[in-house]
Amino acid sequence: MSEMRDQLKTIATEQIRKKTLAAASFRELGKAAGIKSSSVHYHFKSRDALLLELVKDYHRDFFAELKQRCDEVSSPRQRLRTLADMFCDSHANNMQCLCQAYAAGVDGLNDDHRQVVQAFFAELQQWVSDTLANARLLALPRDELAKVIVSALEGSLLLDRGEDEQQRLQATKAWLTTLSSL
Amino acid sequence: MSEMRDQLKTIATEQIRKKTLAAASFRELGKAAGIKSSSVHYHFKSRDALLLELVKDYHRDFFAELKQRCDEVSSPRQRLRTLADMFCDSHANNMQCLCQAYAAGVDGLNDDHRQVVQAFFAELQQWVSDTLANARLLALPRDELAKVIVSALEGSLLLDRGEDEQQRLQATKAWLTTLSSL
DNA sequence: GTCTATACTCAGATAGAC
DNA sequence: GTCTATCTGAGTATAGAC
Repeated sequence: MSEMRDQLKTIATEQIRKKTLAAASFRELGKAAGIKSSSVHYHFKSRDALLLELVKDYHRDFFAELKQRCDEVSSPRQRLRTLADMFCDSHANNMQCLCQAYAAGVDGLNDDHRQVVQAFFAELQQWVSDTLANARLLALPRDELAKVIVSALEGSLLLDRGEDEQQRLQATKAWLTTLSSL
Repeated sequence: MSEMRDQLKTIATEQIRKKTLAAASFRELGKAAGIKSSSVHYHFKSRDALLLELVKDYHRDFFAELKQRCDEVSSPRQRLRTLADMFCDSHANNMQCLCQAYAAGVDGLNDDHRQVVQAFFAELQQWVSDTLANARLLALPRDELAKVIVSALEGSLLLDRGEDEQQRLQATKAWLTTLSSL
C-alpha cells in the first residue's frame, strides 16, 4: 500500500466521521491530499470500493484499540466503561461512528456495504455479550441486553453530536455501571 | 397553505426518512409532485427553509400521535411500550427518525436546524422522564434514565435499518418493561 | 503517479415568459 | 403557479499526455 493511498483513506474516514458520508468526495479527498480527483481514481477504482475498504479498516482498528485498552482490565464493569470511553473520545473529537454514518446514509449504499456495517454491529454486540458472561441478576438474556447497550451507545453518540455537553453519553455510561452485580 | 405546498412537504419528509437528507432535493421533490424544480422554489424560498419547516412539523405530529396513542393508557410501563411501538412502526415502514437523519447529516445544517432537532430530543426525554415520575427503585435519576431510553430507541431504529428483523428494537422494547416497579 | 481535458449528471438558485 | 432557460458549482468517471 502506497503512502498516498493510506493518506487518502485516513482523510476519507475523518471527513465521514466529522461530517457525513457525502462529504468524502474524490474532489475533496484530492484537495486535502494535494492531488487531483482524477489521481484519486488511480488509487481506488471507484468510490464504492473506497467506502467498502474504509468500513473494513474501521472494524479492524476499532476492535484492535478496544482490546488494547482492555488489556489490563479484568472486571466486566470496567470493560464496559472502557468501551463507553471510546465513544466519549469520539464525541470529544467531533466524530460520529463510521458505521452509524453509513447506516444513516444507506440509500447510496449497496448490499456489500450493508453487510460489513452489520458485521461491525454484530461483533460489537458479541463483545458486550461476552463481557456480560459472568454477570448475575441480569433482567434480560445477555445477548438481548448487549443489543440495548450497543444501541444506547451509538444513539448517545449521535444525539450528542454537535453539542458541547455529553449529556446522553454520560447518562449511558452511568447506566452501564448499574446493570448488575458485575 | 396550498395543497401543492403540503404535498411537497409530505414527499420531502418521506424521502428523508426512507433514504437520506440529501435525497430530498428540489429536483426530486418536483419530479415526484409533477412540477419543475423551479416551481418548488415558488413554494419554498430555499432548501434550508424547507428543511426547517419539516422538523417543526415532524415535532408537532410526532407528539400529537404519541399523546393520542397514550390517551387511554394509564400505566407508565404501557406508555413506554406505546412509545417503543411508534419506533417499531417506523421501522416497519422503512423509515428512520427525521431528527436522527438530521443529526447524522449536520454538516450541511445551520444553527437553526440544530436547535430544533435538539428541541425534539429534549422534549422526548422530558416525556419519558415524566412517564417515569411515579416509578420506584430506578437505578438512575429519572432524567438520566430518560436520556438512555431515548438514545436506545433512536439507536435501535438506526441500527436495525435495512434489516428485516427488528433485533435491537425488540430487545430495547423488552428492556423497557424490566426497568422498575412501574 | 499525477496531470489536463473532457463527458456526463446532479444540485440550488434566479430571471422572465405565460 | 408553473414554465423554460440559464448560471454556477459539485460530483463520478475516463482517456491519454508526461
